[in-house]
Amino acid sequence: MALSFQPHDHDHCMSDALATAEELCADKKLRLTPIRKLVYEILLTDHRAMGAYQILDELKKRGEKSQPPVAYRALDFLQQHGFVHKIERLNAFIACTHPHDGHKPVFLICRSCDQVAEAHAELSEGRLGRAADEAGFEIEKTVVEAVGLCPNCKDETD
Amino acid sequence: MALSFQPHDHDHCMSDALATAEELCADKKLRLTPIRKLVYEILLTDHRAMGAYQILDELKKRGEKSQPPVAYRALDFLQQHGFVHKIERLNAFIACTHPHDGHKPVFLICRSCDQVAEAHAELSEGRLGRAADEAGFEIEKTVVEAVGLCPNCKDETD
DNA sequence: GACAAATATGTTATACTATATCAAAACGCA
DNA sequence: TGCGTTTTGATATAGTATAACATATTTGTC
Repeated sequence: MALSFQPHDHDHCMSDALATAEELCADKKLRLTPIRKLVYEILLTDHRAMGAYQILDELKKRGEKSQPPVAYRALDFLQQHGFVHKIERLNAFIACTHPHDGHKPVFLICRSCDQVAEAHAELSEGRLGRAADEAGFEIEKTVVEAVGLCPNCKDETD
Repeated sequence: MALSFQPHDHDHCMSDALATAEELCADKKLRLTPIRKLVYEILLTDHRAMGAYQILDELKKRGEKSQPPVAYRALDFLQQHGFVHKIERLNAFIACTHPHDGHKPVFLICRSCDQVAEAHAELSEGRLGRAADEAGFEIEKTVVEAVGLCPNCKDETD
């Protein structure tokens, strides 16, 4: 249930995430190709939700002359294996802070500064799970996004 | 916590919803103009999530020669006052089955038949609320969408 | 009823998000 | 080396949403 509206050692957090990704991919025989890795790095660097076309711009800045499908394909791969999540509310993507199997992320989206924090909560085990059970619905994936004010922006409006 | 993967008396449900909307708007001095009402009717009729351009097509079928902003503006109004919800995951809109103030809807989206059921669960009071509290985050709105298989589709795949 | 202010609609253009399709290249393995 | 699979390149196009500005309608006030 940790998250990141707070400052932190970002270099460390980024190199950590990359190393973990490399390991995980090696283990599972997944191909973390240069483009996929680059997209992941871009998302890790900014550490905030980015639209696909923003990512595309970054790719171009770094010398790739990429078209939309390139970004979307990399994002698909990264999402599919849990390295990146999509924030539906923003049509944007964000690097996962804890890439590991079967986790159910929850996002806190600040409507003022657009920062997104990733929290973890097994919502499908609580009220949501109960509601689904009652309906005979089988949950495979959950999209949980809370919109509001982050601690920093909340203080400013006081 | 009721919902609607089950068949139900649809005529009744639709006229009920319309009547309630008229009342609520009268109470609050809101203007449920012909176009807004028509869009709401369209959503109530199909009783499923529709894209803005699908709605636009329906408007045209009914004699309006509407451009996108017309639909989006009506949808904005309806959302703002709780008559319609947006399903972020589908970029689609659905009529609220229980229009009243301050409710926190939760959606169960069938990935097979695209039916959407609306459930109610005060998620922000449970684990999600705790996660937000820990982060000092102030929740204003929640987007909760579970993707999976509805009872009907689940049976078919057995 | 006549007016001004506020609200809603009409219309055109355009921005933003995402995918289909097919060709070419790179990789993984027998 | 050769073959099937996966990934990338490239073009075109589909789908979603809003900006901006003109016109009309409603509301409240005198």
